[in-house]
Amino acid sequence: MAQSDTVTRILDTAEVLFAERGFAETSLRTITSKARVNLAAVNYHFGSKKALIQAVFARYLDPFTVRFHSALDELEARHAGGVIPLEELLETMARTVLEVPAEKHSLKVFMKLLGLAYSQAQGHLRRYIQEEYGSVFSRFTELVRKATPELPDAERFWRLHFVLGTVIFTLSGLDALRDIAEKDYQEHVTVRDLIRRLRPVVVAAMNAPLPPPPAAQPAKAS
Amino acid sequence: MAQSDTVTRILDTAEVLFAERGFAETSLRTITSKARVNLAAVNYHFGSKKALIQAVFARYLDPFTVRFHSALDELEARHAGGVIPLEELLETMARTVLEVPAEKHSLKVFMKLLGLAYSQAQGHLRRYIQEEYGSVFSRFTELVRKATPELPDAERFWRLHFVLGTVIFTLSGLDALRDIAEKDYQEHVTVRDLIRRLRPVVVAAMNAPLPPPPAAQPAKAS
DNA sequence: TCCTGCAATAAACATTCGTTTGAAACATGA
DNA sequence: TCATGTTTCAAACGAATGTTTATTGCAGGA
Repeated sequence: MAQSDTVTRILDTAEVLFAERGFAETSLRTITSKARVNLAAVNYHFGSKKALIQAVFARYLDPFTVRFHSALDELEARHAGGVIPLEELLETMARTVLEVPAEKHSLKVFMKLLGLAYSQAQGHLRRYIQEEYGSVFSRFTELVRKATPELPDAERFWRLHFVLGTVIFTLSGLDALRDIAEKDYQEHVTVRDLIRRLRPVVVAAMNAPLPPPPAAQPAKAS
Repeated sequence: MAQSDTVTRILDTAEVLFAERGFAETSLRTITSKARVNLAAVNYHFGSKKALIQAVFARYLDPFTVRFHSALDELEARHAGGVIPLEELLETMARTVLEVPAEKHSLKVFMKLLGLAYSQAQGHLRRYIQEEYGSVFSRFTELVRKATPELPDAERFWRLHFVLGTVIFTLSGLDALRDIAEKDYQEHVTVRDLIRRLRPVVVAAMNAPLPPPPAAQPAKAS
């Protein structure tokens, strides 16, 4: 099984280096030399550097979507026809996110990659993730809609992204933040600690009172 | 005033391109040709690409810190000795953030740059910002501490970063999110709209109930 | 045993990058 | 007007990048 070995060694090395330095800052030569494979192996097995980046994400997101879909199936069955409470939806998503990388990879790396996917230019990545995994996200947001009928659609849309920002930002910058927290508060924080801290904050954010309607602006074409 | 013209033209062009594509993905040739200045001008006026990146940030952050310090001065004077309510602190920060770029530059660009500063590798940038502007942030967090005495220090630390994540993530990805929101909800959202929406969410997040204490874990060295 | 197809390898390719150089153009003050 | 210091400019440098090529090694089936 020589092929599979080379492929996974490339993926294992690439995901760590990407998470540490970003995509543009990580050269194929750095990856291949650290993985102890030939430079041309990346282009041979994946086609291009872009395709390698997407493959790194697919290795996380494919099992995630499978598990998340079935977790939502089970949740819907349990509440047969009824509304699933917001807390359970968030809980299920958190559990799935924790489960998937735990098997083999690092949750920290996964979160770091997600953060990069959003902030780095890499237009092709955003497009790829949107097209490939947009549907599972749509299913989730539809369930959230049913769980929060009092929220206007636009307001829920923005709040979901506020929360997404909190999670991705915090978990993807975990290392740097942990260093500060450890120095100042002498406590070693794990990802699970953070999720425990995130839960009440996220719930409170989603349930916050509605903002006042926008002040009447001077009419202006836009 | 030929020099100053070249310098500002480089800065104006660089900040837009950096915000659009990231630092590593923007070459000096792209910047200088778009700014219609000679390629060598960057190294002549700034010394290096790294220094140019820092200069782009300094042009935003220098006036910001000046204004923020004096806004906090005024706030402290008004509450002479007493505690400044959390809402006022957040309000003051938001107002200052809105004020500074409004004069000349784009708030959107500034937020995008902040998001990049956090996520892109660019260790030198994080270090530079920390060393150069860490003190004003410390002053702010100290006031937040007085405003939220019921929060354990560590909890407040994390919640502040949760909120920071929300703001930076949302505002730095504003363009992409706005496109979706506009398509789905037929509403054109401005930065000010977003801040109006952010306020109750942020306040609710900071005032959320405390998380349960960590479950007793099996003893494990770590 | 020979053949076919896949995988690994070293080498080279063509760009692109940040930076440096040395001369030209320019402005300023004596 | 001349001398001086600063800014602009075209050109080149050396290093690093992603990708391609041609060759070699090696497996399993006819």
